[in-house]
Parts: sequence; C-alpha cells; structure tokens
Amino acid sequence: MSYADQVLDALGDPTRRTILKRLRGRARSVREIADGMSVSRPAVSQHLKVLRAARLVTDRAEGARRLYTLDARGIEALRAWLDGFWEEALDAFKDAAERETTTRRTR
Amino acid sequence: MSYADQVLDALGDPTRRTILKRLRGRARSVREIADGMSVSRPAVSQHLKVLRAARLVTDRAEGARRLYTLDARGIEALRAWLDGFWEEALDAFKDAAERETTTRRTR
DNA sequence: ACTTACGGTAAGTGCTCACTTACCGCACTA
DNA sequence: TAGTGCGGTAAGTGAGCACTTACCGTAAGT
Repeated sequence: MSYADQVLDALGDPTRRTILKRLRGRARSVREIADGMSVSRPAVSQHLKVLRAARLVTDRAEGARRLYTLDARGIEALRAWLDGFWEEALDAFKDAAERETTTRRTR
Repeated sequence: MSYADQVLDALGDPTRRTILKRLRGRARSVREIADGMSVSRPAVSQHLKVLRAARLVTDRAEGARRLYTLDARGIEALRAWLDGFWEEALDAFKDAAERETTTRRTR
C-alpha cells in the first residue's frame, strides 16, 4: 500500500473532509475545529491523527494549544496519483489501439 | 453531500482502487476483473455499482457479458475538487495575510 | 501551589459496510 | 429446449472503525 492510498483512505471519511474544509485559510486549534461540528473533541483529535499521518495537516504547539494547518504535501501527492493514474490509463489505451491497428494490417 | 464527496467515498476503498487499476487500458468483464483478485465475483459486482454511481466507470452490454471501462467524468470531478479546494485555501490564506498587514499598519 | 483550559489517549460500544453464499434471470450454443 | 456461462441481487455475517466517556499530563494564569 503506497502513500497515495493512505491519502485516499484519509479523504474517504466525510468528517475528515469537513475538518480539512475548516482549516482552509487559517490555522485552528482542536477546540476551534470541533466547535460547531457534530462530533466530540476527542473524535476530532483522532481524525487529526489520521490526517497528520497522511500529511494532509501539520501541527505546531502554541502554548497549551496546538494549531493545525493544511499541509500541501498530501494534496500534491493526491494530484500526482491522479495524473499518474490517468496517464497510465491513456497510455495503455493507446497501446491497445495500436495493437488493434497492427492486427488489422496483418490480417 | 456533493458529487465530489461521492467520488472520494468511492475511492476510499482499497478494493475499489484495485478494480480501477485493473481497468486501465482495456475494458474488462466482471469475471476478468474478479479473476486474480482476493474477493469473490459478487463482491466485485457490488463495488462496480458504487464506482458506476460515482461515474468512475461505465458499462456496456456485450452479449451475455458486461464490459466495464474507466469513466473520465469521475476523475475530472476529483481534479476539479482538488483544484477548487486548494485555490480556496490559498485565497483565504492570502486574505488572512492581507488583513494581518492592515492590522499592523493601523496599529 | 491551586486552578483552569487544552488536547492526546485508553477503553468500550455500536453501526456501517465489505464480504460471503445462494439464487435468480438472461444471452448464446448444441 | 436443454445446457452453459454470465452477472446482478437478496440475505446474512463479521470486522473494522467512527464514535463516546473517562482520565491523564501539560502549559499558563492567579
């Protein structure tokens, strides 16, 4: 299982996606993120752990608080996966088309 | 829940991702997809249903068989979500920075 | 030192969901 | 029209995982 899989697994949860949305723009503490959400603060903490492991967020200590920010690395990894996947698909498709043409010629 | 969420939920499962990988290049029947995988054919069928709903695959009948192909719409939707998300994040970040500068000026 | 706010983690629970087997209808062939 | 292969779906099961509450250590304020 590659790193891209880890990112996609992390993005596979709706709650984690809303957390990410709430981090657009400014860094937020865990409580700031949890306030206004339908789940408890520990739940958010656990999700943040997954997001951090997938490098979708980073955290830094600020006194007793802990500020979370979006991490570009996860997003870039996803884009790379996307591009790579699609490129491979097109390549394989093109190869198949060429093989098809060759078959017709030698028929 | 938007369409992009549907795509991300669909991509959140490892088995569904391997199905997509197996569809790169050429169309395959359900049995072709299932052969060589660690799950049963009905399991693959159920996953294909989710992937079709997310417009990540399309299917067409070919006699008694049913051929599945990658669908670009799901991939493009994901890319659009990615770009939109990141752009919004950067915009909000820039706004915050500008507000910060203004605060400093008026201090 | 006492208090208060923060947030990570342990422990337990419930539900979603990815799987299985069984069964069905359908398309083609002999 | 009997037989074969295909694949969708119903029904049931098991496990993972997203939650909860409870507890703990830490940092700053009074």
